[in-house]
Amino acid sequence: MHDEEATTTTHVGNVVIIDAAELPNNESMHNNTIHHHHSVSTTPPHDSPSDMSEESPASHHDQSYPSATAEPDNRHVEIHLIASNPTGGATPSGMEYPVSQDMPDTKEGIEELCPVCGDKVSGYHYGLLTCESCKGFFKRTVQNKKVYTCVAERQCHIDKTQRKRCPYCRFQKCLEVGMKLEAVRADRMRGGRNKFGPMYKRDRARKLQLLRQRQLAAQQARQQGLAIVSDVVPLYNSSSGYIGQGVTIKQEIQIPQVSSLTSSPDSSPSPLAPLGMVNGAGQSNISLPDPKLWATSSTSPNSSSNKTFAYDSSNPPASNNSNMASSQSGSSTSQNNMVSVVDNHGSSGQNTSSGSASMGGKMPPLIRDLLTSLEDKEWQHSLFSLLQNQTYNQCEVDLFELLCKVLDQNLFAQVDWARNSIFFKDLKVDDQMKLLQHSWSDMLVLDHLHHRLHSHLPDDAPLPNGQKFDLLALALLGVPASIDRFNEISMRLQEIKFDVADYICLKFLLLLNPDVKSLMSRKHVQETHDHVQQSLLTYCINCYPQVQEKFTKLLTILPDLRQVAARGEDYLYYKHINGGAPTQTLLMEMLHAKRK
DNA sequence: CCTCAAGGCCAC
DNA sequence: GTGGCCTTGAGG
Repeated sequence: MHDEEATTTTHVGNVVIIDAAELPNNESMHNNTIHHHHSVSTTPPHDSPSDMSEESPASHHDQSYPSATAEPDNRHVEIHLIASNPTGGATPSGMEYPVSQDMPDTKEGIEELCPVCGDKVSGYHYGLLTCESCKGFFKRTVQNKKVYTCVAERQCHIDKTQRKRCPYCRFQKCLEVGMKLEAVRADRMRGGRNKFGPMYKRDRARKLQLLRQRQLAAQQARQQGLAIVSDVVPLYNSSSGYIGQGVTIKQEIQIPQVSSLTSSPDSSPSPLAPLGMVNGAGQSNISLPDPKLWATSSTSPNSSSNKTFAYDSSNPPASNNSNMASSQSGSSTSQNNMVSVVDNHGSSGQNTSSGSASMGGKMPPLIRDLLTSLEDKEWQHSLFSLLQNQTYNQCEVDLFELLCKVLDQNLFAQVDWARNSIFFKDLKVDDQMKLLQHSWSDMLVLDHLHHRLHSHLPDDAPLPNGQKFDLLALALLGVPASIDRFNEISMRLQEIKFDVADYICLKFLLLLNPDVKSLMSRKHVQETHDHVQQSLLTYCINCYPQVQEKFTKLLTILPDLRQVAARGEDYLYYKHINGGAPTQTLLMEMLHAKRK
């Protein structure tokens, strides 16, 4: 019996994959560890004269295995949104599709394009639906321990016609879309089934279900003489075929590199931010996020020029072409909320009292300043982009892992926000780190409270692959038991008419905590903290005279909020220690830093 | 039995 | 090296 299940160590070229198996669902998670060995293995020498009978005279050659970190870094995830034709055609009137049956219609609905090159899919191969050629390519690469290199920028576009040009990028993309190294058998045994079988089956079932929903919807639409609903549907909701044919969304998802990893020679070049990270090298006592990462994450809010570690990436103009995403993410609500608040005190006296009280023009100037740092739109947009990207074309993803990724992104955005925000940005980097380490989780919870109360988030986000992601889990940092406390806080906030100004003040209060140990500019932090607090008080009194004790109540919420956050941190840390959470993330780095 | 994903084969 | 087609064999 060859053991697929027990796959523990596989050698792939200069890379050893240890127990990369990670079954989706509840099965215990193994750590996807990939060690890079820098031995030169079966690397073909340079330039074989007879090349791949294709253009590209200087074709690409071998040398370094794509950095197949478990958390792909520097990834360009490409999403091909296929117009699944809701062809008015033959929807069998019945609703029951026996899962096993091969209705032609069914087949068609499932039909997809290869996530690597866009060619026709021939079945499940190494973890997901791919075409025959990418299957073969992946197999050859892994079996023969091929090591390629890219002569360009490691971001060659891979499609059906160009897939032969750059094997490096092709293989990279194979990994990106989720092809599984461990599905290639070390012993080369033929036939049989492997552990992915059940996953394929579930995936089929889900796809069928989605298809059925889609057909049903199309049918209803037809009956009601409506146009196809496509553009009303949230971007991540794949249950409706949508988005024009061949539309390609290209989005960078870049998982931050972390200090401990910088050894990897081919980790992205990182143009250090203007702030000479002097203390970076000399950082002694605690393990802090990589200064490089720290620095680049904030070079400037919108300038995540492709090469940096910029993690979020989803938002800025730099993020190429996510036009449709931005046009659809229903995030305008929250944005408007904020704008209306600010506007009330600007000039365009448009008095939309969207939840926030009609504050008779008495908002302290400080709060007005603070409000300018809000980025709600980006928040939602990047959340949904990430969810979409992480699950598109995946049979099944581990939802906890996804939770960590989202939190990680939130955290990154958080750091970015802080590093660009008033007061904080003027602090010494050292102090910044200390403050953030102390408050990040509190602020995350607060953010989620704010978003829940002011942006009407749904509880669940349907993922492209049919799974559901529990958005509330984000707010609870993964701890279901915190739900009661969270709801209670939420209610209390609603009662006192918690608005965006309150939110931003609380956030700064959490961030600028003068009690954090050994701050160099403790006094300054203290003063600023008090200033914000004072402004909040003034604001409450001026703008919410009808809300009894608003200010006090706001402040008394903080300890409870901190408790939820602390619980979350403990939980995440525990999961992490037990190998249940993705490693090498800013999130985990922060968790560690605090506990040292 | 059949299915279908894994490996193998070989003309190109 | 590529990729279309073939063979294999556990699981249903």
